[in-house]
Amino acid sequence: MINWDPAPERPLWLQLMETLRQRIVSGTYAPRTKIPSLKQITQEFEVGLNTARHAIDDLEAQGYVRPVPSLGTFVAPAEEWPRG
Amino acid sequence: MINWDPAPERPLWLQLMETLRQRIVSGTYAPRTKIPSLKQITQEFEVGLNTARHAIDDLEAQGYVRPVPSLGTFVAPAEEWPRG
DNA sequence: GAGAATTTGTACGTATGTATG
DNA sequence: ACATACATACGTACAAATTCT
Repeated sequence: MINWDPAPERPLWLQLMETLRQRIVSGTYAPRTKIPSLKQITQEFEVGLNTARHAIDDLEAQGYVRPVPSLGTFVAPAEEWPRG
Repeated sequence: MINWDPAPERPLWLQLMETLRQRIVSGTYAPRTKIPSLKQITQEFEVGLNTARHAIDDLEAQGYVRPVPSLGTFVAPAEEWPRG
């Protein structure tokens, strides 16, 4: 059955991932620096913890960030980013 | 789920992922067939839904399975598996 | 050294949406 | 009409390691 619905909204976690990724590639979050904590992300973007975590997990899988337990999540060197 | 590991308790989701992966590579779950649903997995292994999902997400990232909404999760063709 | 706060990781709970059979 | 099944989304709690007071 064809889905006749108009374009559904992209998932929250995907929108959040793209926003954070944009801040990385634009330099707002510089390589080797710490990005906001999961808690801060939930507060700034008003999303749940799992949603924020989903976005970060995806960014990690893409090679943009590297979470370090107890310390924070850091922007990976640009050499580790995709197609770079 | 029973923790089969001694001292350095590995995460439940990781143990579950390895168990399911073993069933795939051993042929218990054959390529292009459907593996048990998330709900069935939670019941057989006595884990939470998120834990089962984490294991499946990892298997998907590795290329062993492909979840299809509304239908189920299917074993990928062996050609798509790692190092093969 | 003790204790509190922070931060990621793990784990479970619950509800809703959407598509399929 | 109903059950199944994956996806999304919020909530809660505890563990381990680090940092700060």
